Amino acid sequence: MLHSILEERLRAAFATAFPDTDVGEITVRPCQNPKFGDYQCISVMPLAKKLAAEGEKPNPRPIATNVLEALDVADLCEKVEIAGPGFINFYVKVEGIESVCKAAARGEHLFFEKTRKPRTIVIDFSSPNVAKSMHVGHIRSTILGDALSRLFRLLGHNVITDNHIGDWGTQFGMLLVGWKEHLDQVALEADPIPELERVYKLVNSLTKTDKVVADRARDELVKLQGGDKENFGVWKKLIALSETQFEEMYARLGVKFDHALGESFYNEKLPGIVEDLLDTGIARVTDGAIGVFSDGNLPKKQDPFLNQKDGEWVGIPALVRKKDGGFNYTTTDLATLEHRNSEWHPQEIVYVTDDRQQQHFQQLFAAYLRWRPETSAKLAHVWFGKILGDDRKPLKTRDGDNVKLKDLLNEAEERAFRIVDEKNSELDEAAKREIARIVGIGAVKYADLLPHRQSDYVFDWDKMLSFSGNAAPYLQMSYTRICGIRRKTEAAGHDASIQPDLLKLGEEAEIALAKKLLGFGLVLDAVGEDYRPNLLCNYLYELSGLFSKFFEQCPVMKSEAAIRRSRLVLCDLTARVIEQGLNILGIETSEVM
RNA sequence: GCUCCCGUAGCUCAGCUGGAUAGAGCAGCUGCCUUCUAAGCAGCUGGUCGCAGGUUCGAAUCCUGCCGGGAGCGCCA
Repeated sequence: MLHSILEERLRAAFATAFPDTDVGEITVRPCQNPKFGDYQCISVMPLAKKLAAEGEKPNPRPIATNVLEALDVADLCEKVEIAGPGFINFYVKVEGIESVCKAAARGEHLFFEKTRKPRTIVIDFSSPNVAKSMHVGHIRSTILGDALSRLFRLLGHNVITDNHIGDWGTQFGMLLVGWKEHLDQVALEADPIPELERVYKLVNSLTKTDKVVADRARDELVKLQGGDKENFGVWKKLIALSETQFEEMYARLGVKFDHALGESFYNEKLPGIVEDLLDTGIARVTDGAIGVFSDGNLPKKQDPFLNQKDGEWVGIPALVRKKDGGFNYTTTDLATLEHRNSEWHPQEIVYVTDDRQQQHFQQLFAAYLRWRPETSAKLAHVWFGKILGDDRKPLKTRDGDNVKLKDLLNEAEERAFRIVDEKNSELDEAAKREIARIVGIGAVKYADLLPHRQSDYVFDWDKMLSFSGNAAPYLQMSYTRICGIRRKTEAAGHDASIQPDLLKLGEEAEIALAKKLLGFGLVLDAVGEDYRPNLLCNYLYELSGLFSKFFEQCPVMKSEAAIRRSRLVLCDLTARVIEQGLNILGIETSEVM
């Protein structure tokens, strides 16, 4: 890739001119302002600071001059300039861009390189609960986690996705009472999850006022935990009903998991873990419960097991066993980490959850590293913000319930259908439905991935489906337009096959588009580095914008043969990058819209 | 009280981790369809980057202190 070649050459030049420098700190990156060239190096200024003698003013420009004398990039660049306080600006030759594009057109790459150091990466995301509807709270985790999984796989890593389903816990006591005493069989058969939610809510509210019901729920839970045959059977049934729902949702979202090891998978391991933590002194008894406390090895401010209240530092333990003998989610999560490490030996384990769990994961990781100090895997909590409604409060239905994922996806497709129907009424019903599906689901996903993952965002149908501006349909349409060009060119009797060597960049819009294509790989690396797909969204939007300009200014079909063949190559590359980029985001494309 | 996050155009948000003159979309005006999908393109208008200091060649970005908003803080997950 052009960028990495320039970087290598520049590093070599630095090594020649200043043998003591750490060339790893020398980087080349695309210019944000085309006025200063195509690529730039800003590393000379900080370097000059280091090289300057004590008390002496750093002087970057002479350093840059010396480096340029040792640099040979005449084959790739029109010129290389030193500018401002010590920027090195590269103006690349069009032939250099063309040659990278031709290689891509020949199928040698798609403007990115697979990693040279493949890692095994476990990604934990989605985590819905049994007997409950998937809702807005699962959207970001599911969509973000899936996008990251797709990216890391594409970059050549060994990705293991694991859905940590909530299939165990106190709620099953109430569900069992509900199942046995309040279930409406007809409703259950018609649509099981809402009926399960109904009886759960019913029993839950009864327990608040009726001690008898509360005791029954506890008894049923104890029986389940004790392996009671009947309750175990009901529990299995609840899981099976829920799995049907999960599969339906994941199929609509195009999300797949390698594993779905729920909380219950780790049940038997929990007592042993708590004993181990007690034996090693990592955990101790507190008010009848058992918890992991601070070991005092961190500064108080950074210690996840401490908090300041009224001027005094108090311990915030991560409880691993409740007073009543039940286990907490920290215990399950420790068991999960242990299993993932021993089973899969990953270099990295990624948790995709909401921002409220930051403290939990800090405690979890700290506790685990104390328990298993030999751990070498990178433990990452990739957290994200809330989805808000118009009122800027967490998105809810009018009744104050969570918005169900199913309803949300239905509405997305329905709204998309109305637009497709209006814009493209001549298509048959099935085609319109399919386009509406791709557009509707794509719009929801893109709206979720576009903001910085850590910020809250306001859910806005009109915005995500407005079909103008930075939204999925605009990107999908760019792809569709390219398909249209290819189709019409062929229909007009021209040869629309791709001949890589016929690529010749002339117009400004062509060169700008091609340059943007070259930046694809850098963006993918940046997304992986910080787990931030929004960088890819921005890139694809800019790429589509440059394509639109090209589309306006550079006719393909009506140009003379040589130009037509060249532009077809550029179109094809653009379509492939958009398709690949959207694919990473889990968004489909359509040849017709 | 403590920890984390946020505060950028009228609105919704980016801003590549310290780079050159802070960018989009929406909203509001102005042009462009007998021409590959106008679901588009070109242009105009719009900014004390919450406030005040500091660090340096250079700050929306880093450090400190305020102001304002959100989340979390012992047996839920």
